[in-house]
Amino acid sequence: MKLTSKGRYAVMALVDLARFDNINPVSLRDISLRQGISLDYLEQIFSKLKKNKIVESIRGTQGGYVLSRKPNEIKLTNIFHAVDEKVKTVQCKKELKKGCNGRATKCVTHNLWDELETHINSFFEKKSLEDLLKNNTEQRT
Amino acid sequence: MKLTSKGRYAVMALVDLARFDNINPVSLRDISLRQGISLDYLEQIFSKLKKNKIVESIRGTQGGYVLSRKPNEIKLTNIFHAVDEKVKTVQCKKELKKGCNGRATKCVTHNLWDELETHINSFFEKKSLEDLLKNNTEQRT
DNA sequence: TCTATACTTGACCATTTTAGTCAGGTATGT
DNA sequence: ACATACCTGACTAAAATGGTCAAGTATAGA
Ligand code: FES
Ligand code: FES
Repeated sequence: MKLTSKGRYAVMALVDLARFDNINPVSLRDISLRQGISLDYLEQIFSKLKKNKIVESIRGTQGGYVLSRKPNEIKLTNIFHAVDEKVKTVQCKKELKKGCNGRATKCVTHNLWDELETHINSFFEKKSLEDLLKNNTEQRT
Repeated sequence: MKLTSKGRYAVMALVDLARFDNINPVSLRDISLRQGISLDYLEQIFSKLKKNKIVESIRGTQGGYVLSRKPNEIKLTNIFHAVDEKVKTVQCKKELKKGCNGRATKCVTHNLWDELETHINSFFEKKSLEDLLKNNTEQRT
């Protein structure tokens, strides 16, 4: 079970954005430099964040991105959903009512993985960008 | 974040084993048929489980595998550790005191992922094979 | 108006990981 | 002896990952 860097970078970038967008929009170039993330890769990520109304873009010189909601209204769930970082613990397709390998019944561990998925997602539903900002401020003092 | 089938199969197989090893050892062939998992793949998995003292093997005709501890003494953590199904949320190497991309400092989200890792692992530390057996019995009645 | 900045889009790709298969072997109960 | 079943290591097709690259478009400021 590992977190992909797309999800990790998305959150890193948004924390950075949230810290610096008080007055002016923040360019991906700045985020790229501060966080050490490839600019091209960031562009892919922000394209998705924009489609999912997490951020808004301002084009042209002095342009950049701005959060489209307040930090406390942006949960990790929203971010992960936007960049397709999904938690997948079961093997079976839920919509088909089949088990793991196309079998008729659910496998013996199906419920366990379902519980696990819920357990992990509850973490993402609790944490908001604001929580991360606080946390980061505390560290610096 | 997804669970690999190696981890999933290991748990499936051990639940199966726990249910049927009351008297005789259980052959991988039987597990393979009951759970629909490739026999060759199971052999790889059980080789690791054996090295980590989760199961013991009995060779020859009528042979098979047996749990080496009681079901309530085998946690998911033990199983996952045995088959190298590890939870990895941070990008940086913990032993090196460097950040995400070889940088000097930890990235802004490092603590978050650490928390997440702990959160997930706590699930695996709580659940034992015995819990899964109970759960499964309840379902059948 | 020209130009630099910065967002936008889509194709492309090397590497790594996953989820196995295959081909042999060895031990042992009957 | 022989069938069963564990044991070992090499191998591999396919998918996912973690990006890069190229070619735009929009806009602020000189
Ligand atoms: S995970 Fe759903 S049936 Fe196996
Ligand atoms: S995850 Fe540890 S520094 Fe980024």
